[in-house]
Amino acid sequence: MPYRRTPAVQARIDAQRTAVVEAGLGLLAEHGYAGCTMAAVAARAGIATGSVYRHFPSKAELSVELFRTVVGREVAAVSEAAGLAAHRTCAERVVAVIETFASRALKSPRLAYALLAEPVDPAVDAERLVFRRAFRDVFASLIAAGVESGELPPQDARLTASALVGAGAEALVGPLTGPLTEGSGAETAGEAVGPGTVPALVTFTLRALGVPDAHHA
Amino acid sequence: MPYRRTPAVQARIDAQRTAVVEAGLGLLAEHGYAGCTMAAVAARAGIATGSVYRHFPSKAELSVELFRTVVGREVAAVSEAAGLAAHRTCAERVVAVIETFASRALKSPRLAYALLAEPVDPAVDAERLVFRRAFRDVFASLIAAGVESGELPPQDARLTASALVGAGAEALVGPLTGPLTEGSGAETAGEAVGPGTVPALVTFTLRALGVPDAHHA
DNA sequence: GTCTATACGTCGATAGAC
DNA sequence: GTCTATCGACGTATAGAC
Repeated sequence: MPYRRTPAVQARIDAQRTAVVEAGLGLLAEHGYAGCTMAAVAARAGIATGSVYRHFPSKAELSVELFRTVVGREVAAVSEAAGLAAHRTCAERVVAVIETFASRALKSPRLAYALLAEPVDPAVDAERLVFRRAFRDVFASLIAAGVESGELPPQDARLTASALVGAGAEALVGPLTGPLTEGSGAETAGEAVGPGTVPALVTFTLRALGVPDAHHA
Repeated sequence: MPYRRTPAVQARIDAQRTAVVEAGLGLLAEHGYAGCTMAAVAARAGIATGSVYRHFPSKAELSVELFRTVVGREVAAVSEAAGLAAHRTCAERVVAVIETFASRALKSPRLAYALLAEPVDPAVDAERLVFRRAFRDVFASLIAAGVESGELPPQDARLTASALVGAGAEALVGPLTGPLTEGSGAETAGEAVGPGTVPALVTFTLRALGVPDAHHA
């Protein structure tokens, strides 16, 4: 008779895995990947260090899972923002995406820096490339629609989209790297970090898109 | 009498170190960091694998040295381009930098991808951040001058500069990742990869800067 | 699940400089 | 004779194939 995992045991294992991920997410938000040592994650999850390897074969895989989880939330938030602005112009939908992305990043600076630029592991780097392509495609379809309708001047939608993704990410890294004051309460005060960053980025975006009246400074 | 390294021996050691770096640069340009295994570098340099560790304590340190060497060349090329355009408008100087950077990247796609985006090692990632800040500062001073003189509309020069750095890098990653055809001869044919990429990027840049007449498409 | 291949980093041995 | 630079094979870890 082979060993069979009972539902109760399986549930406990699943709960433990969830606890590991939750612990990792918490540490990631507070101290970035630098704080996500296997020992720290295990301690916060209330298990032994070695037990983490029951769920993830390596630190790199855990890092990737945390990355995908958090960035998945951001994709959802951004998609929702684009959806809510569906009745507006293409440029305004792009702006809605940028504003949502940037303001959320600035509210969680340490987390945003970890996702955008913190040197971590080649596996996470590879995942960054994947998600950047995804964001690019979102922008590209919006821009292509704008060009199609004549709202935006003719342009290579993919290239503009790529450039906007890179611009948004890089523009945020600056304000994010300066104040790595983790307990500054910026997460709850809203917009305490880099005042004026979002409007400036919006202006940049509108101009780059070639919107005729870019008077949003 | 303690052992003293004679000049002849020292010269031989220095030459060997140079050979290692040269071998690494060649492999980097042909196959990216993926081709820069310690064994391959040693073989091309004509020494034993273990001897590489006489000059570099780890692969990461060698990777960083290669990165700094190549990017240093790019910084020099870009600086020269900015200098040659010193008599022109600020926007044109920014464009000169972008054009130089982008066209050089497109002529050596594999190398450019390795420097810009290839997942490698956290140490190289950290170096990327350093050099991006350097490029940002170059743009920032040009833009600040343009705003000062009234050539460009009022804006946060640092933020625009960061955004342009990110935009340029990200816009190139796309065209670079597709054709990783290394022996395609694109290095000598000039501009065989991503036709139209540079003009499109220039248009994007001019619009983003807020140049009044951005009719350069 | 096993087995092979690849690659980093180390080590004892050797040849040669001092 | 002593110390050192170099070699190349080995240990270990990991990823992929079968």
